[in-house]
Amino acid sequence: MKHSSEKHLAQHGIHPTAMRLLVLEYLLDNRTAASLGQLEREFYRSDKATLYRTLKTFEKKGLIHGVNVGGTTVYLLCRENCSEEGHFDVHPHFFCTGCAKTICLSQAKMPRFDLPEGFDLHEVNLILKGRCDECAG
Amino acid sequence: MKHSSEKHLAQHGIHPTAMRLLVLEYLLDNRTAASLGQLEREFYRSDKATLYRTLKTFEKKGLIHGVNVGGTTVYLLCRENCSEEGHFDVHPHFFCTGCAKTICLSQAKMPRFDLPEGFDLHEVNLILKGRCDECAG
DNA sequence: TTTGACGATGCAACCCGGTTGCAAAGTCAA
DNA sequence: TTGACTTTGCAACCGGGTTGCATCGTCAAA
Ligand SMILES: [Mn+2]
Ligand SMILES: [Mn+2]
Ligand SMILES: [Zn+2]
Ligand SMILES: [Zn+2]
Repeated sequence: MKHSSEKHLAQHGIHPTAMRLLVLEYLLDNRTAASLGQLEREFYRSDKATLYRTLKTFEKKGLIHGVNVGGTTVYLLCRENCSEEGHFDVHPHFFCTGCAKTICLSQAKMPRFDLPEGFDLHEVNLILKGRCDECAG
Repeated sequence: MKHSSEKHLAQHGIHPTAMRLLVLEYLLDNRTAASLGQLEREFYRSDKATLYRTLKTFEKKGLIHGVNVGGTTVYLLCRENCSEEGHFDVHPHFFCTGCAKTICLSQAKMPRFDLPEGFDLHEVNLILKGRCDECAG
């Protein structure tokens, strides 16, 4: 359904090129996080730099957000009204050590934190690691 | 106070070499996290691989624990009875984007998390980012 | 229709943190 | 003194990420 992903890009002010549509549709289909490396493997005829810039563009425009999972960054579709102005879908992420998939825990509440006096909090990075329902048991 | 750091190493079953004592004392003095890169700069006449193995040995023996802060790993002294058996001083860490220092938030309680049914939690990684009291204001 | 500006792409090279193989040097006890 | 075992130094490597630069495609002004 190319038309809907074109709209998706347009809504975030991203010019819809072939590559961008492919990457977006890949993210939409898989419903799981993707790293630059995964995209390289998936779109092996494309170039690493192009994929890299595609991700960076998507992220800047508020279409996806990156999560650093022990060394590599994976990217997930934003769930709220993220835009160039900023990302507002702050939530924990779960990384399965079995299948290496990362999923958003959108429903989980981000806990409050008490910092020492004078400290200024800008960002919270919360990664839970373990095994997903398919890999556990 | 070389004698006390020698004991410190001995308590964790680590043979006290010159390099190990230097690294441990550096960690004790600075009371802040150190990355491999920082150690390389501090002990520029030593070798990267040696420092790397020193950190790995310390970590395995429960003397320090590593925290991944956006791409690089920093190491901090353990606060509890960590040993080869495992690390038990699980707590959030604060990374200051001003001075790039990482500190343990030992006093902060690790929050509980509700995972979806069937998920198995092994590890929680919680990094707060912002500005410390010296860099804020 | 031609031209030129501008953004997107491909390619190659680079950076940097981390990691490993291997040989040399050190330690220590038989 | 010898030999086993550990620690160190050096060099090379790895993988993820990033950038400079030339080329290509698109589109609108001339
Ligand atoms: Mn977002
Ligand atoms: Mn510990
Ligand atoms: Zn899994
Ligand atoms: Zn600071």
